[in-house]
Amino acid sequence: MKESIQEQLIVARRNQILDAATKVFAQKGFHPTTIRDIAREAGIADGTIYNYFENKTALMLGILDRLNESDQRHEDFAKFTEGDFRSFTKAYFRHRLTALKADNFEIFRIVISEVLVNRELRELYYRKIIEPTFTMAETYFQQWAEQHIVKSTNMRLAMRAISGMVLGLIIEYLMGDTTLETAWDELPDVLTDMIMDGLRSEKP
Amino acid sequence: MKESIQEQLIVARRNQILDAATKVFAQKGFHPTTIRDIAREAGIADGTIYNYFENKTALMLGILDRLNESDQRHEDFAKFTEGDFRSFTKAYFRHRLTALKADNFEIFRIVISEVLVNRELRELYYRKIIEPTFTMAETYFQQWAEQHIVKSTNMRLAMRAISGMVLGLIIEYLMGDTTLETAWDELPDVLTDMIMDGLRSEKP
Amino acid sequence: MKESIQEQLIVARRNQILDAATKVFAQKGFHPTTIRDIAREAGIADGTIYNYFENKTALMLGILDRLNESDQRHEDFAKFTEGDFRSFTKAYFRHRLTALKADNFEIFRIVISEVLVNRELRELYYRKIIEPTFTMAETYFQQWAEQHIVKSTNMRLAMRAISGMVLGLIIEYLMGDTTLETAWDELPDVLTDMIMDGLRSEKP
Amino acid sequence: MKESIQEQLIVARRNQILDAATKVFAQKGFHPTTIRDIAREAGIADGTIYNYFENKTALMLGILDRLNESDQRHEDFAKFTEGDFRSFTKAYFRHRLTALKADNFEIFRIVISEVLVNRELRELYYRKIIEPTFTMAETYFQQWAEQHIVKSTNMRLAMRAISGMVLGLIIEYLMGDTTLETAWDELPDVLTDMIMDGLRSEKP
DNA sequence: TATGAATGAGCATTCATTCAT
DNA sequence: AATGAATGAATGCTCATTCAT
Repeated sequence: MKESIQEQLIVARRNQILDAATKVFAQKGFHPTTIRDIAREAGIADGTIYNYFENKTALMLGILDRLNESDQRHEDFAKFTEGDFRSFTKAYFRHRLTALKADNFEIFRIVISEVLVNRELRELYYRKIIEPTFTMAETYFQQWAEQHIVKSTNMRLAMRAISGMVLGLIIEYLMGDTTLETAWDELPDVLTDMIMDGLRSEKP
Repeated sequence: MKESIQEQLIVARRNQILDAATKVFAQKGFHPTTIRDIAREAGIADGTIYNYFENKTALMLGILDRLNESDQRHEDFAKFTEGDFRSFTKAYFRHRLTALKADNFEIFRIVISEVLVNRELRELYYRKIIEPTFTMAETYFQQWAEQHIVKSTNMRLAMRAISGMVLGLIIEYLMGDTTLETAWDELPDVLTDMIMDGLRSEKP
Repeated sequence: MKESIQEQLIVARRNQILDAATKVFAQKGFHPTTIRDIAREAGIADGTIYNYFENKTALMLGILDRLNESDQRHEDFAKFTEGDFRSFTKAYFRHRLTALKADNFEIFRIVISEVLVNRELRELYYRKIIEPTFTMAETYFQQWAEQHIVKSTNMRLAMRAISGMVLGLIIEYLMGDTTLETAWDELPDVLTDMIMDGLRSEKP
Repeated sequence: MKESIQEQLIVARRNQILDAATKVFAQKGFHPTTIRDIAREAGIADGTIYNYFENKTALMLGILDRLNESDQRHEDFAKFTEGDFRSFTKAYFRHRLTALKADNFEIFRIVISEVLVNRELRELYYRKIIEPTFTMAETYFQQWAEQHIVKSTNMRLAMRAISGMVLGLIIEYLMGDTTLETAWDELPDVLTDMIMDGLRSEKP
């Protein structure tokens, strides 16, 4: 049991540090944040951080891991599937677009920025977050295609386009687009319609 | 006219420096690149750079400006409109997705990463690149909606979704997605079909 | 007697630590070695070391002490005196030059380096190792001088020259001199001849 | 010409830095000295040092080089050879033992300490200082041996023993031996006699 | 007595920027 | 205008040492 307590302490301390890092990174960005900033925010000594993380980059890895975990927790694709294709799609967009809304937007900005530019983070991000999502989604789409619910277009590209759309919208939001800021909550409906039936008017 | 020559020299020197900066940033990233790296690549002294650019960030601003200019040059929306809505859409995707393909991908990675995180760059990027695109596109869409060529959904969001999709796909590519790398050239067709008619099977 | 057992335990633990320190210092040097390195090598916790040694320097002091003790143990000058002056001299060189040869060379390198530079160590080294040697040797030389076995030159300087010669040869060896490495075992004879009769040819 | 001035400035600045480094190293030792200490002593900024030396170790290399150069300048073996073997030997000892005496003793302590422990320095020291000395000396000894001036013992070992003796005496001095401190100036005579004719009494 | 997590002072090195020439 | 030597603030990281458990 003692070992379990040890481990719990370690997990708790790691989270304490990651909480602090997330907060400060979100405020100041990755590069402008110093280890000292994080230590102060966490109320511990600089050196202590290095008992739990190898270096500054490892803090980003840790944050990514937690984003991923919380994602996995919420991301119960199964629950989407209860309804039809349309409800599924809408639920997906709602989930994706609102999950970050809360307070994750700013840290997401930092994460994306750093992930783009750091190979190690990039590979982790792709392997742990992007790839699993695609793999899971492929199963569903495959099945729907077989049931003639969706067109049998190039599914793998379509999936990537849809998830890319969400990512791109988030980035446009982060760029300061006020239209998106105002109408963010309408997105699930608009996107769902667009993805389901296209933009072309049926009776031109 | 001497002033004109002076100005030409200045422009030439600025471009020389921006060429060097673009090349080195694309190779090493923004933060890891030193002013000395750029000066060496340009074959000039460190200090000379500061005669043409206020600081390191101004180099990114300059690069952004040039990306924008070259964009404007190629981006002759008019030429898209010659055909119908479908050809327009496909042409748009082809233009957007292949423009960067050549050798701009790596610098685009750096630009996006830095833009996300630097308010000054972000505002410039939004004002000079994103916003004008939206404004211009809005005109066209408005017109098509009136002609009942496209559905009169929330156009402003739809536009953002489409351009976001392109941005997101580029980022997914930059993250190392091999599927996209392989099938990049199929995207214009797939995306066009999806955007025009949606994914839902007409006869389920 | 319980105290005696206590003391034995303490001595045992101190030796365990000094063994580890000697090994790691010999491998990595004094400064590059961390307390953690030594603790790991000894199979104990970092903090435990501080129950037995005041600080890192005290470990060097401890190593010096043990070198000295083992020296004293082997260094039975009496046994040299059984023979004549020549055999004594040769035995001295052999003892001095081979004592370290085994595996002490590397730790000797570290010890000398640190002793040169650390006053506390230096004084201990001088007081416990160098000075006693000189004092003892002086007795013998004095006696041989009186017996007209050796010339009555400045004995105290001559003694220092001879022991300095040994020290200097060891350092030259440690510097990487391959000649010495190859012919190390010939040294006792060569040195003895030189010290006894000089280099000058008798019949030029 | 301008280039020559440039080079002179560089050499001057290097020497300014090495002077400062020598002084501070001699006072505080290598490890306890910070780059800032040296910069302050030299009256320049920390960063300037790195325009002239790659790192802290390079400063020691530079000091070694200068010691070597000044050695080469003074060390005119030829001048020794004018007299007979005895005068040569005595001159050698005098040169070796007094060259350092002035103010080089303390820096020599630091240099030896660091050289013992740093492979890069060690190899440089051996290659540039020790080896050339041995090579040069060998020539002379060879010649004297052929002229039956010196015994044809193992010259290479004898040479190493003699130079080792000098080195060892310096170290014993640096260890704080008061006898040596007092009688240092007598050493050339005592050592010469000992090396020429040995210690054994001729008429026991 | 043993532990090892926590501490935080300390330091080499980098690099954007300046400015005398 | 061009140079590039000089600057010095800034920071990630180490590690000897402490001390609560």
